[in-house]
Amino acid sequence: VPTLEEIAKLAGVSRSTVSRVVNDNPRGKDYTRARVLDVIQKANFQPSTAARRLGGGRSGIIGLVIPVGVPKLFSDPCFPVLLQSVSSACNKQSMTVMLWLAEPDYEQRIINQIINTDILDGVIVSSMSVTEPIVEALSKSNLPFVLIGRHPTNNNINFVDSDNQNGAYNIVCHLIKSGKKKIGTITGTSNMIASQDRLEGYKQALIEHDLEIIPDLILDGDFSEEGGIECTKDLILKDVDAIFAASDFMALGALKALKEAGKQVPQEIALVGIDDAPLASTTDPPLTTVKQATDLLGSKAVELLSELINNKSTSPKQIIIPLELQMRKSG
Amino acid sequence: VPTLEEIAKLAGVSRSTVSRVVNDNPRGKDYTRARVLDVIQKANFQPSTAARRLGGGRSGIIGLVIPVGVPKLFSDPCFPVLLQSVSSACNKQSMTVMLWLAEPDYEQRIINQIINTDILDGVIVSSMSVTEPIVEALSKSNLPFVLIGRHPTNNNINFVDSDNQNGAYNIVCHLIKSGKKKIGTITGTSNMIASQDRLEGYKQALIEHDLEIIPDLILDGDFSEEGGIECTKDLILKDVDAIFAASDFMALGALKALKEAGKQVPQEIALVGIDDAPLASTTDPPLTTVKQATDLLGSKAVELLSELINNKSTSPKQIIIPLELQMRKSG
DNA sequence: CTGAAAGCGCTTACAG
DNA sequence: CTGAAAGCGCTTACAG
Repeated sequence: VPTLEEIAKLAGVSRSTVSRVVNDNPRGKDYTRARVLDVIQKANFQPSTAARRLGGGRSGIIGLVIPVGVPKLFSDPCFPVLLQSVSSACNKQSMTVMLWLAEPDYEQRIINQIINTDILDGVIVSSMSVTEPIVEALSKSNLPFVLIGRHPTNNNINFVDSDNQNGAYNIVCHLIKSGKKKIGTITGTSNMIASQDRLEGYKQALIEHDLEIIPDLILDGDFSEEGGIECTKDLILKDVDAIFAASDFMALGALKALKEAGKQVPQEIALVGIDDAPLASTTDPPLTTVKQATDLLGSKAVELLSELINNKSTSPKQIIIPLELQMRKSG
Repeated sequence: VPTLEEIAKLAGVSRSTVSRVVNDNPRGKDYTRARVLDVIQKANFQPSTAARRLGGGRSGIIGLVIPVGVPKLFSDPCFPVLLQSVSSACNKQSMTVMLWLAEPDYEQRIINQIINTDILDGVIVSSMSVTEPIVEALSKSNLPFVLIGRHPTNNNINFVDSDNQNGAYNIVCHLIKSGKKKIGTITGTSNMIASQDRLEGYKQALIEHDLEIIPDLILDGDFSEEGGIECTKDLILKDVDAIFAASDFMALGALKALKEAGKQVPQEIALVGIDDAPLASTTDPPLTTVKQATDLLGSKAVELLSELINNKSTSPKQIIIPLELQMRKSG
């Protein structure tokens, strides 16, 4: 592997000049530049990222941290979309993504490594629960980072998030407008902010339409299909006429339970979800839901992080992406 | 973020001493060591990985490269198990895994980055197709690496692999012993070595039992469920009495097609798979298959890589993990 | 426009 | 057992 110094010798210029060429620094005669580029190509020179970072430059690598175990990573349908969009967006800017796998037990060590590795230009953290140690650590460091999912308390943090509350609000309003009066909800994992926001939207819709909020109709489904099934069994007993599941995955479970109980959807009990996961269009009946633009979440996060890295942005930026109603047959 | 130099000053020793303490170098008085450790802890010192690597030391980070698009990564049931086992094995040795996401278009740039980043102690590459550019690049570098999945031509490469050929051979023998005479096979993606090995095992079993190899009964299912369905429809028309699907996922498709055609499994047409994926035990009838120890594949790979990094191993090591027959009801 | 030089934060022989 | 010093491969002011 040739070094920059060797390239300099081969091209008959100084290291500084080679460095400038490599980094597209505008200073430099075109003639010299062309010659150096030629040598670089012939020698198949690749600058050492480690040395580059130590010297004060960019690595072109950003870290993606999804503080969630492997099983969950693979079972949640959002992550593939997110990974793909982050990855594509990075590639367009000639940046590379590294995904950090974190087992809960070792989290602190991994956090230290992410921050101190000194190799990352920036970090994107996804899948926030309310208290996420890595966020605190990142805040104290001076590594640029953006969150996917808003932070509940710290307003100085850059993030992109879906407008979960408004999405939930809109779809519950839709249920109310179609004549439903006793609407239950199956909530997501309770320590996740998205869950809390979606529940908030549900409550807001009820309140604005003078419907009572009945705690017994608010059940925790933990974002799992099984949770959807169990909560729905319970809600059927409580005689609801509609169910808002805080994810399509839970709605899928709900649908199974409704079918097993012989309930007509949406006539007897309407069912709506949130996310617009691929499965939503293939259920029977197809699921009315609210579309979350997960791909936008990823690409916006990269865009924002890139601005931070290049110092284009100073004051914290917070990007909220609206959700869109997807009318189908289930509610 | 304090540097090693600052720690040295605080502890009243030289940088060398701090470095030795940090790296568990046995040289050093216990008293001095304890004092330095104390300072390190109080200052929350974390050595810079980039500097560490540049200086000639270890980063404690290994790269995991799965040269496959995100959609496939998430659809193939093997990968979660693999990721989990690699991740756990690394954590046990205080190493961290970085997963490199590679979109096909940008592969060369990413390959360069993996190798030249100079931050990785070693690399594990999984999911090999016959020609994998990263393997060639890695061979030319002096970065330690191990393959998960054997390499078809280069014998100087360290790898761990399942004994795919033997596994396929055994399960096809089982089919033959139970009286089946016209056995079709649905093969995996043709440019993958595992596919080729499994096909080879199928052929070997037929040959050794004086059964004819009929090219018409060898169909490419591309490791997809859909492929399993289509190939099975075809094989039914060709009147086979047994099917060996080269993955459980394809076997699942095959089972669907068999059911739709009203075939009794295994009486009319027996069906066997390979992998022993979770789904294998829940189909109706449960799938007879051959168990692939994916978790072992991951942990052995880490173990081997760790040896390479620590120079314990010189001559190339190739670890073959046997597959075990899982008798169930489908064949 | 280009080069000499200092510096990034470590590790590791080499002396003592 | 410990320290002074060189070196890893870059970047970036600073001169010219």
